[in-house]
Amino acid sequence: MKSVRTRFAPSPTGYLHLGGARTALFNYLFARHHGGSFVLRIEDTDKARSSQEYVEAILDGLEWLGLEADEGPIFQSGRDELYRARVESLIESGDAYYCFCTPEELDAKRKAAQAAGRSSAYDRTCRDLGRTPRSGEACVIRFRCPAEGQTGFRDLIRGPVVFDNAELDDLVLVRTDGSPTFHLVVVVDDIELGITHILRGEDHLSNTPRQLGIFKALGAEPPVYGHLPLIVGADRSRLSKRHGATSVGAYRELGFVPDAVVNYLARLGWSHGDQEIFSRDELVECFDVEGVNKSASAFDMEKFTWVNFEHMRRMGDRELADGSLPFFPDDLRPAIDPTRLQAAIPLLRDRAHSLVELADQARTFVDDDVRFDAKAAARFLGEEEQGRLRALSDALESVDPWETTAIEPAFRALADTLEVKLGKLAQPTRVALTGGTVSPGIFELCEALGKQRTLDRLRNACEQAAAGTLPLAESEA
RNA sequence: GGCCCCUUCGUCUAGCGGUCCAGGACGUCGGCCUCUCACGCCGAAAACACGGGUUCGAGUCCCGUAGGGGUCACCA
Repeated sequence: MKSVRTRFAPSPTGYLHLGGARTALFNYLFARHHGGSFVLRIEDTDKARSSQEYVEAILDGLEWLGLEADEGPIFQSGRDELYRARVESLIESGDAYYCFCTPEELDAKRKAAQAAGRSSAYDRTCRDLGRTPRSGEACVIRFRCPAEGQTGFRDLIRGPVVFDNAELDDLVLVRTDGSPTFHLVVVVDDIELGITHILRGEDHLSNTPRQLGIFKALGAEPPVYGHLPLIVGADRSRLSKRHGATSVGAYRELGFVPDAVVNYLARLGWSHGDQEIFSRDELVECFDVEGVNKSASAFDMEKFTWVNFEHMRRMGDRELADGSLPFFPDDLRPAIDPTRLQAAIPLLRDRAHSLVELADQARTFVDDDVRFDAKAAARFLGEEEQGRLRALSDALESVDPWETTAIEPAFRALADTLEVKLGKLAQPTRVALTGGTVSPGIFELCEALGKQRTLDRLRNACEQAAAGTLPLAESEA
């Protein structure tokens, strides 16, 4: 058996979206699982709609996801000779012909056909003209599609699929301007690159019999196809802008980590028993077209967020610290001490569902400019609390070593002495240290902050609260 | 509209004729834990689209119906 070769062939007419990313992923996994190779091909035959910007966006997206290709990117724009040679052989064998119908004529015929309820397929006016163009005469080249019989194939995911050839169209292979179209270049390149398996979106299902015809006319053995169910929005319609973010880059900016995106996308339309969380290696190990579903799957932000959370908690401190760095405010980032940030990660890991949240929660650990939430200060930094906090800072003064095991007893002893519940001490402390009412455990917080910072913040907050000069956080817009 | 594809809890899914009065996960709702918020733990509600067959027996096979989706370009 030939070794497996798959490909991902996006057209650079937009950013890498979730559907494309999943198609790339499945081809990647299939190739890796079978020890084969994965080729990246850029389908930029539509010069008007393709752009370098999108090429780079797609390349970036794939790199970020870690879906590196073994070959490519191969750009179709540089391979005209290849396509021309194949078309000539098709003309020669009679499998392709010149068509002189103008776009206006075709358009009119289509409309008339639709109005009359007939098939709007090309009426094959020029099919048997047997004419070659006079010099300078405008024409396209069409594929001579078998008019009778059936074209069927065994889909890797759907099983046997059959189309009546009568339903197929004599599609255009070469445009008036001499440029090759999608159907032609796809087939030629899949032959040239020796592609053995193609996993693509279900929207290509009806293209497959047409392309199979071209393979046959070219005397080439076609690859095996598998058509993936589409990803749809919560309303079950095709995923689009109105469903919110659809580009991979958007999720990167939302603080999703690549492994989580890969995991979630893999599980959308594919499963392996009851397992939900997969590492990259596990995916390569377990991936199998048997596990691919047939029906469209709805993108669910809630579950995606949970998957991200699960991956984040499996990441190392260093990795998370580095990953969260881009999500701090620009003016703060240069001042961040990596060691302090990293020390905060263990306290935050089970609290953040995204890198954005992580950076937000880590801020108080790396930024000594504490800003107070007005409501929190009003409620927890009154005179009574200030007294307790002064007593606390005195008590903490003698704590040694500065570890939770020593800090906690100090808190509890003071609470006993003051005859208050721990909460009456802990919550004001939290506000004094962080400016807000939400944070990791208070003892861990103190330890991570260090003795000096803890005492400084405690005393500062008391002074400022007493003087009515607490710097307030800007209220949420 | 023609053709093609699809149909298990709100969502992702397990199930490949009996072990399914349908299992897991997200989400939701209770509860526990608790210095706040999380995490964790325990528990609950929640689905085989419908109708015919085949079979001793169907979520699982077949055929219809309904619903959803895709596609019908000199776009890919």
